Amino acid sequence: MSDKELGPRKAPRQKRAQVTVEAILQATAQLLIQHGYRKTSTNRIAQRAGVSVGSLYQYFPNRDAIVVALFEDLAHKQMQVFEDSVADLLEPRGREIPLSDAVRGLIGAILATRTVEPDLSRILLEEVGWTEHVNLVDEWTQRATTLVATALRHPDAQEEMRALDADFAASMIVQAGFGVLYGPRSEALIADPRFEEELCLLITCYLKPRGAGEGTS
Amino acid sequence: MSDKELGPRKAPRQKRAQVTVEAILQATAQLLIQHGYRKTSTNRIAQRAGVSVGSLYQYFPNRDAIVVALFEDLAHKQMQVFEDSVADLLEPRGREIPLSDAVRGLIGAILATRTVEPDLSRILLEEVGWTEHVNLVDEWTQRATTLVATALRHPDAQEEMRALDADFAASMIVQAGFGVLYGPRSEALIADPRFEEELCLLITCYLKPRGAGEGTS
DNA sequence: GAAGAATACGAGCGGGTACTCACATTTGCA
DNA sequence: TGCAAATGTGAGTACCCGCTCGTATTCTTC
Repeated sequence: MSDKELGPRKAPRQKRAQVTVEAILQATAQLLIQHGYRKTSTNRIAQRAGVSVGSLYQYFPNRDAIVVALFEDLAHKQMQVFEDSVADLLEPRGREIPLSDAVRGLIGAILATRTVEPDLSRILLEEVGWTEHVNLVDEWTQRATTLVATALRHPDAQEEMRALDADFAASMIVQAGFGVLYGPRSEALIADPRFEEELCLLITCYLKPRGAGEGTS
Repeated sequence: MSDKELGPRKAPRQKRAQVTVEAILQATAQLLIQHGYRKTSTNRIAQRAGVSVGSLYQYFPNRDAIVVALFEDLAHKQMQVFEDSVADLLEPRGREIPLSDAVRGLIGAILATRTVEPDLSRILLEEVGWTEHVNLVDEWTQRATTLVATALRHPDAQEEMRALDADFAASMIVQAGFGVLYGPRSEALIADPRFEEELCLLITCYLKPRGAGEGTS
C-alpha cells in the first residue's frame, strides 16, 4: 500500500492540456478547503474542474498524486517567500544587525509564509500533510532548521549568543515556532497584537547569555 | 453532517458485553496504528476483534464514535499521569519552589504523558484529532492552557516573573511546547540529552524579567 | 426448567469510491 | 488538406464502505 505511484503520469504537451491540469489542481484545492480530504473524490474534482474523470487520470495516477502535487506547489511557493524575506533582511547592509532584530526579521519571514494560500495550507498540513508515507512537512522543517542553523553560526549572531550548539538550538526554535504558528489555536495567538514581540522575546532570551538586557523596540 | 451521534449507543450490562466492547476498542487501536484511520473500517474492526459488525453497532452508533471513545480513554489516562506527576512534584514540601524547578517539573510531567500509548497517541493526534467537526486536540490544548495560566497566576510564580498577562503567556508556552513535543521531528529533539534542560531554559527565560541569573541544576 | 432480556451473528442493501477503456474530438505538422 | 498524435469524454466496472435487521444464542431471574 505504500508502493503507490505518486508522480505525474504523463506530461501535458499542449496548451489546453496544461489548462486542464491547472483546472484539476485548482478544483482540488477548492474542494479540499470546502469539504476536506475525505469528501474530495476524483469524480467531484473532475466535475468541479469542468473536465472528465478520464482526463484527470491521464495526468495523475491516482487521487493522492493530485494532493501531493498541490502540496509540493505550495511548499515551493512558501519556501520561496521565506528565502526571499530572509535575503531582503540580511543583504541590504551587511553588518552589525543586533540579534533581536535578526530574530524579529526571521519571525517576520516565517509569518510571511503564512500569507501564502492560508486556507489550503492549513487543510493540507492538518489533514494530509504530516502523517502518510510522504512526509513533506518533515522535509520542510528540516530545510528551515538548516537555514536557521546557518544563520546562528554567523559571527555576528555568535557574538550575542551564549555557547550553544547551532543545530540543536535551530531545532528547538523551529519546532517551537512551528507549534506557535501552525499548532491548534494558533489563529488566536497570532491575531494578538503582542504576539510578534513576545515570540521574538521568547527566542532571543533563549539564545542570549543570562543577564543580558533587552529593551522594547 | 455535524449532527452525528458520537456517544455510546447502549451500555454493556453483562460481562461478555464488556469484553466485546473492550475487544472492539483494542482492535480499533491496533488497526489505527497499523493502517491509519482511512483504512480502519467497521468491518475490519469487527473481524479483528473477533465479533460481528452487528455487535459493533450495538454499542457504537458509527465508526467515529469508536475513535472518539478511544481518544477519551487515552486523554483520561494521560491526564491521570500528568496530574499524578504534578502532585508528586508539589505535595511533599509545599512552599518556596523556585520557578525554574517548577517549570522543570512541569516539563517532566508532560514528557511522562508521552509514554502512555505513544503509537496510538501519535496517530490520534495527527490523523483524526484536530480536523473534522470534533476538534479534540483543540479542546485538549485549551484545557492545558487554562491549567498553565492558573499556575502562572500563583503568587510564588508571580514573584519571579516579569509583568505579563498570564493567559497570553500560557498560550505561548503551551503552543511552543506543543510544537517541540508533538511537531514533526520531535522524536529526534526529545531523544537529545540536552532537550529537557533546554526546554526548561526556553520557558523560564521567557518568563523571568530580563537580567535574572540562572544556574545549571 | 421456563421465559424473557441481553447479546451475538452475518448476509445483504444502498450507495459512493477509484479507476478503465473504447471512442470522439482537437491539434500540430507535412 | 490530410493524418497521426495528443487530448478529452463519460458510461461502466468492480470494489469496499457504513450500516440494518431478522434470527440465533446465551444469560438472568424466578
